Amino acid sequence: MPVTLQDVAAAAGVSQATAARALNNYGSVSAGAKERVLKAAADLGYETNHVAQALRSGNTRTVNFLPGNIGAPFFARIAHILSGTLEEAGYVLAVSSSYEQVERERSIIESMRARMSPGLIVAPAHRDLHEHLQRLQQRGTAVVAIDRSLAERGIDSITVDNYALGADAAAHLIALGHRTLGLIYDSDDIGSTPDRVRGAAEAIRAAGGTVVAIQAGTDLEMATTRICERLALSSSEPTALIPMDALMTEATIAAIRQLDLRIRTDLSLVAVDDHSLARLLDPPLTVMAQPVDQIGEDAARLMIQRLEGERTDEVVDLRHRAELIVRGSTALRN
Amino acid sequence: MPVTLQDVAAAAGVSQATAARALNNYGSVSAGAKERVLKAAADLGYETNHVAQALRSGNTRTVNFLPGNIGAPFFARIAHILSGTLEEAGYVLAVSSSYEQVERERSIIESMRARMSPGLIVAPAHRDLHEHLQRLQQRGTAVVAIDRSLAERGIDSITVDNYALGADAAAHLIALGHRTLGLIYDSDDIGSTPDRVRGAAEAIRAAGGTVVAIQAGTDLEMATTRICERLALSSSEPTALIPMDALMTEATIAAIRQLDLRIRTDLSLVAVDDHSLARLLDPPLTVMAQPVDQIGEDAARLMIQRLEGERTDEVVDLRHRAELIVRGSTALRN
DNA sequence: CTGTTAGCGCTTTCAT
DNA sequence: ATGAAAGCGCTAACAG
Repeated sequence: MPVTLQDVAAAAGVSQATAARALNNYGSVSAGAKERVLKAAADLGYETNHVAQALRSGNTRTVNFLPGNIGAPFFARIAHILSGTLEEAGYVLAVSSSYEQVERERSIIESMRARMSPGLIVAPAHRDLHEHLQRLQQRGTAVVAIDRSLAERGIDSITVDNYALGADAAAHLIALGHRTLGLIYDSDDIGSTPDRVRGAAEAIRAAGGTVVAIQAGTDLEMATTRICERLALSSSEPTALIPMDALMTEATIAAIRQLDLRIRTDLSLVAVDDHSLARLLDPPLTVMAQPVDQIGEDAARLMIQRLEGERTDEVVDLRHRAELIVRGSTALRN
Repeated sequence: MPVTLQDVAAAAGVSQATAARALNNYGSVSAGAKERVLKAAADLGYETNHVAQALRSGNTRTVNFLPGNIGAPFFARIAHILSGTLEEAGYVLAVSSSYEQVERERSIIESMRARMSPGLIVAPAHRDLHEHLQRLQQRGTAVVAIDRSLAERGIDSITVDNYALGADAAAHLIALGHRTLGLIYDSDDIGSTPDRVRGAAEAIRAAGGTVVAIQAGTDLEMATTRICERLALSSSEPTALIPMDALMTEATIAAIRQLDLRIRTDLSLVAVDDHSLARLLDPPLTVMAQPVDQIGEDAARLMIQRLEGERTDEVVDLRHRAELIVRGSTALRN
């Protein structure tokens, strides 16, 4: 039913080969032939069949995006940028959530291979389990990691410098006179938080301050309870807090409220990740904002360059700096 | 280089046809042959080539999702559900943002056709310009609309009842004794807001109340300014406000703060769309929560049924009810 | 500059 | 139950 290249060629009175050359302008075609082909294609309403093209040429022009959860704001915004940039270059973006499970990551990668996807942009589910990603790359798929660097493993990576993020957050508080800082994180070995914690802790110690580490777990309610306990019991009470991700920020604010303390007056707070509502909290949150759009843009561009063979140099390891946005939740220590 | 069906067939000492039958269990294959084929496939590490399969069978098992902006929380969460549910059924989800522009919607639909995608889940960019969607459906692609119903145009739709949403929000406020309600929205003819505004307005009038319509525009700052003006000048001051989407909520809260008024005490507020931070605002926001996951789940299931031919009945028009979650931003009129 | 010829890897009649 | 053969629609050598 659909119009094929063959139909166009017949209508234009040329061979399929010539029609293909005219349509995709490569090789050489006489002006006359080209014109007739283009006209025939337009008249018949011809549309390239990308599937046939892909099978024959071995290139599906589809890039996969595999974050932990495509529904999370950080990854969703990246997906938006990725799809826009890739589309301009003629690629399509396919997405899945890995749920931070290596097993799912693996199975999705298999299905990618079956679908001949030439590129994968992934937020690796695990720091150490990445042989499947390396193997994928060795077999010829372009792989770009975001959020967690795998550059040491030979995989292009676009991340934010989480160590610096932690250090910068701490430095801000230290500059305000705080000396005992509470670092609030879910668990010891998940995602980007360990680096953030290390960065903050070292900055605090270097300034002669005291680190109060609060490992609160990954569940909102439990985390709130734990933070409450620690805040209430602590003999060396922190005067400032750094919750290391969005969930911890929620738990921390909830805890502060339960204890009837006030942000800024009783406790300074630097959160991670900006958010439209962060500005509307009372007081508005001082945050470390990750350059989300930048990461998406870079990842897409790098991917395109790798796929087009415009770039064949060593593995790229871009670390962006998070930006401190000072608003109202941090104040001089009183 | 990659292992093909041919290799497997050869290794198992059968024809390609038999190998295919064994691998995809259809037709009839003797137990012995089947076993040998399966073993050969496993030994050689055979993986189906979906592209070839798609070209030959005409089914790519790829569903496209085309929201206004995949980076927006509402759509991102839906994407997450969609990809999970579709994957279980062996489909892949491809996404793009239409930027609410019909033109982009059209061009993406073309590229879908070229890629032989059998299904589209779309948040229509426009209420009236939808012939391209109808045409797509007529040509055999399964189309499901979300967020805005196109059921009258013959396209399956899963939406929330925005009229009821507006009415329910207003009813809550009316029950609290409010009589003059401010309805805050960006513009007259964008997305789901007109229905919400109508629903709220009619509920208010039916209760003998007064509607203060505040059309604030689509830009956050400008909207804030306009809301400030209207709130300050209005001779018949509203005692409660309903901002009709997330952006309007932000603008409204900013405006209230600028005017040094207090939510709940001076003005009651019902926002649309729940949000983890809504609970952390002071006071926590009373909201109309849309059943996001439900919509995603329904859209995916319906799409699968249509694609598998398990459902061939009339056009589906599912309207979910948004849920009122009462928190602290609404109070009895004083 | 253009046509012919082979397939890409798979499914699907149609015989056997 | 199985095999042979014919493509799906396109690209890419290779001739001419």
